[in-house]
Amino acid sequence: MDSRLGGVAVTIKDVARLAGVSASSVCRTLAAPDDVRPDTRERVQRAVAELGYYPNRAARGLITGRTGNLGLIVPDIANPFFPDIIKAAEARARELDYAVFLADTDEDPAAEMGLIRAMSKQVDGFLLVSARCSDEELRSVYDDMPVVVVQRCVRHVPAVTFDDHDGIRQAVGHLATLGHRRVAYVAGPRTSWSNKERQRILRSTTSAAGIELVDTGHAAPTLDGGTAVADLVLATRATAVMAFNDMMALGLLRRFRALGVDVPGDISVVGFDDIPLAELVDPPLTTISLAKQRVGRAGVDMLIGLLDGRLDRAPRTILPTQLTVRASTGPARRD
Amino acid sequence: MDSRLGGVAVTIKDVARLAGVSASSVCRTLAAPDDVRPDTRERVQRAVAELGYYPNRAARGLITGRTGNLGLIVPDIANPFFPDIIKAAEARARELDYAVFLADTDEDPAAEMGLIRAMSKQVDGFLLVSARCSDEELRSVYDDMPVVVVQRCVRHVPAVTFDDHDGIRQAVGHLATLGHRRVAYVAGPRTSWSNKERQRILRSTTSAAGIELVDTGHAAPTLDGGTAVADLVLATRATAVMAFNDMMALGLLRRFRALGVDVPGDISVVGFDDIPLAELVDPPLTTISLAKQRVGRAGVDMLIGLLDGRLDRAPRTILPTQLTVRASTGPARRD
DNA sequence: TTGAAAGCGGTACCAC
DNA sequence: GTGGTACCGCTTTCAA
Repeated sequence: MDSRLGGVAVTIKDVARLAGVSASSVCRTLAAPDDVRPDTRERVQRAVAELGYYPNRAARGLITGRTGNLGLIVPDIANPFFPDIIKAAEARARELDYAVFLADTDEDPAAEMGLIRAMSKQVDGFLLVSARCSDEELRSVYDDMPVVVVQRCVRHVPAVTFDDHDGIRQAVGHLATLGHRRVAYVAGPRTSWSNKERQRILRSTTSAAGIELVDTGHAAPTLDGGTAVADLVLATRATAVMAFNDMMALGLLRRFRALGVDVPGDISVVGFDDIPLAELVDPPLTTISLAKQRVGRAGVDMLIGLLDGRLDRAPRTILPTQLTVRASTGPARRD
Repeated sequence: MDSRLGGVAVTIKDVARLAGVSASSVCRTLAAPDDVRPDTRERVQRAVAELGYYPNRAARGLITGRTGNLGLIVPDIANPFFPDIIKAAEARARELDYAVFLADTDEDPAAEMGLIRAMSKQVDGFLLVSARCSDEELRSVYDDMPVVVVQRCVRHVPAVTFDDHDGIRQAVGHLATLGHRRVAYVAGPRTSWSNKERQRILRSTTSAAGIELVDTGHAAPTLDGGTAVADLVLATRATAVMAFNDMMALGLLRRFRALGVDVPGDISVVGFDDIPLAELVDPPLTTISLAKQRVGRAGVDMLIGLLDGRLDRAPRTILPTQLTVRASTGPARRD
């Protein structure tokens, strides 16, 4: 009763030999237990248990074209926004008996394509979260294998996105009510679809609310990125600032604190994502919450639906967003 | 000049056909370009480029026994301690032309073994960070394939660990200097080797410093875990508390704030890991910093050394730790 | 220097 | 119901 992973490497032949049957029967017992005679099944199952046999997925994939693996690619695991999505995706995949291969691109579009290429034959499909590569590239990947993009829209490519419009509308309304008339937007990566989207929505929403939107240019969507543009934000004399994501917003808070700038007294700060830290910092961050628990699950379900041929065309799922008001926003300061 | 991933699936045969050579020659051109005649090489390389051929690593692994993939398993990617390690490991692996397959076990020892099993034939070795499984299980995995454990010691298994003793000594000295005589320890998972280790070291170090160590029992190594034991900590009437890791320490801070308990006025808090958030919260957290940038790199180097047969026996690397004093620790309150 | 053939671990198909 | 055989994509002898 050796339950180790396989003493060196147990193959289907070892099982067949021990059970006194052919490899075909072992295979069949595993795939369709009802198609073999009970006593055969039992002998095989005993042998499998005894040897600790576990089929080689890579070899199986070679012939079936299915590996039982999903590729999950994110720009930056250090951004606490992604772990929630990742964990939900992994959990859902596990339920459906898929393994998840995860990779981090470090926000680098080139690394992204490299990883996709390296993984491509070892997974059945990809879940690309906030992919930074071009539409062209994305579509070319989709030509070859099932892909679901998260937080991005590309024609003909299945996608799970957030209804950014709703959250932004709430946030802008909130700021307008507090008397803000000049709001800065700290943009994220130029290559980020959601950054463009948020910027676009923000422009129309603020102008509708009679708010002037000031642009402070792009920065890395990280703590340091936020910290780096903080001075620029102050220079705009905006009374409130919205950041592309919470990490940037936290970076702003850090720098503001260092400068003795009071939040929200001197300036209000709004983030995006509602990462777990948002409520821990001082002051707790007002931010736009996304249904991130659901996105991982929805993405995996869509991907596997695609694999199973249950879905055709390019399905779309849109998940809700909502403003969560905390202490980092307050009445506009009077100049 | 189709640079897509492979129009459906480019195999070595397609390349061979287009180049007018045999599959063997294609293979040889890729593996040892000098072993083929220049004109053959050129024809093959042109065909490879034209078709966007990329060898199927899984198929290759089947015969060579090497997949070019490394498995990286961590208990919880949502704990900001791990992303730094992961990113360093990925970067180093990429340099050495390996891909990393990452998985999160959700702190579940059973999931850990399941993942290892699912991945085992698809990777050349494992980097197991803070593995929660038993020594037995770990050794049985190591029987089958190269493994490097991080933040854990198991006889005969290669390991990269932190010199916890040094950091703890500094922390205890720091607290002693501040007049603390009664310190609580909030333990992490029962299955965590480093928790046991830290607890052990803490016991001897505090007793040597004339400090009474109070145990508050185990909790999940997360924000919520820390929050959950905060009341218990206060009940011990300790003037300082050390947590198994920063996430737990942040959980304590959160609850203390909710209760109106002043840190460090009423109680000092010390964490472990020095995650990026530690300095962002209020008050910034005093914590024991680990050389985490180095650990991912060292782990990968050791693992690949093992794979290449450059290392034998069970190598050990021990990385430094150091107390980082911030505002969450102060003089002991007088009772 | 090159190509044919065998085989890695599995699965699918087809006789029996 | 079962076993033989071919083959997935690739590498590695081994002869030519």
